[in-house]
Amino acid sequence: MGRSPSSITDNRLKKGPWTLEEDKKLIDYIHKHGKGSWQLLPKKAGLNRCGKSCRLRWTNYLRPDIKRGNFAPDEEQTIICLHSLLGNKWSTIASHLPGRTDNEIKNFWNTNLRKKLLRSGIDPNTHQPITDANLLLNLLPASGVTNLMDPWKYVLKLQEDRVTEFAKNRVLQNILRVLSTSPLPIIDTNCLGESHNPSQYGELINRIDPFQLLSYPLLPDIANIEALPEELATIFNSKETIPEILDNQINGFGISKSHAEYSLPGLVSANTGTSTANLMDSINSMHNPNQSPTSNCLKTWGIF
DNA sequence: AATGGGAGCAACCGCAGTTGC
DNA sequence: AGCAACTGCGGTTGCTCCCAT
Repeated sequence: MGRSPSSITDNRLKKGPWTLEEDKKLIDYIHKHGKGSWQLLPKKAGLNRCGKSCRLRWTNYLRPDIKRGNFAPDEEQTIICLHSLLGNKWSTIASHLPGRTDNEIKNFWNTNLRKKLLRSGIDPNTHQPITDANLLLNLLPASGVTNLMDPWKYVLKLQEDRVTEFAKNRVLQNILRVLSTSPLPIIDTNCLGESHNPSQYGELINRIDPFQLLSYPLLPDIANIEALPEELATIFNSKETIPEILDNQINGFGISKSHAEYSLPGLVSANTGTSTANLMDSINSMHNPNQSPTSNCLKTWGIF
């Protein structure tokens, strides 16, 4: 085990970017003789490279079955799903994406998908909502929010790609989650300033910390909630705690369960052992407006 | 036009696992 | 069983290009 003496770097061997001539030598050799031993290949092919460098160049770039170009939306979705299940197992993830290499997927994740998830308030490592308030504040500029006086712009910000569409649903569902399970969190006015602009929801906006909303998991099985804004105003003007209110009024929302009965799954649980197919089905259903209980509500509210 | 910073990506490094003697 | 050789993988680096100032 461990590194072999022969793999210790030889300074006489070339490093760095490959030239066209080197590529041609490697391709020609493999076409004629197959891959065989990577250790012996460079010498036989007339390349002043180590075997490892040749293998990497072939598998990541020169292989004829490599798919080039941008990742398709369904490929993005597959990567996110598989990453939530497998973590940084890039080679395993790559095995589910024909023509894509582990290196390419890893780069795409680090430069693109990871940032998308962060902008959406989702921790790319755990695939759960970010709960660290400092981290969320740091993400504001990346989310296009320049006015810290109105943090709702961050939470409710629209972005058109699938990842953020996913997060938007979460935000509204989390509002309902807050209503159903906990006393209202209060905005820290020292952090956010005193003059943030109340929206059409008046006191409601002033009394919920939108960052905290992101920390709750999804609330499933909500139906017929179009009338919720008015109901919310009533609730927030009352002196009852939210659990008490819900015990008394939740049927008025058309929600059939008591708040105590909600057992909420995470957005995408990391490393749960769930099959990829099930996970994909689950996420697809969330992307489908016909199956999303929040879609009509979002429009009715005029938020999204 | 110059330049500084960030994004994207190819390639390298080093560790761990596997194979074969 | 033990060791060296070989392979695979994930993290990291550094180069190039592009864009904003």
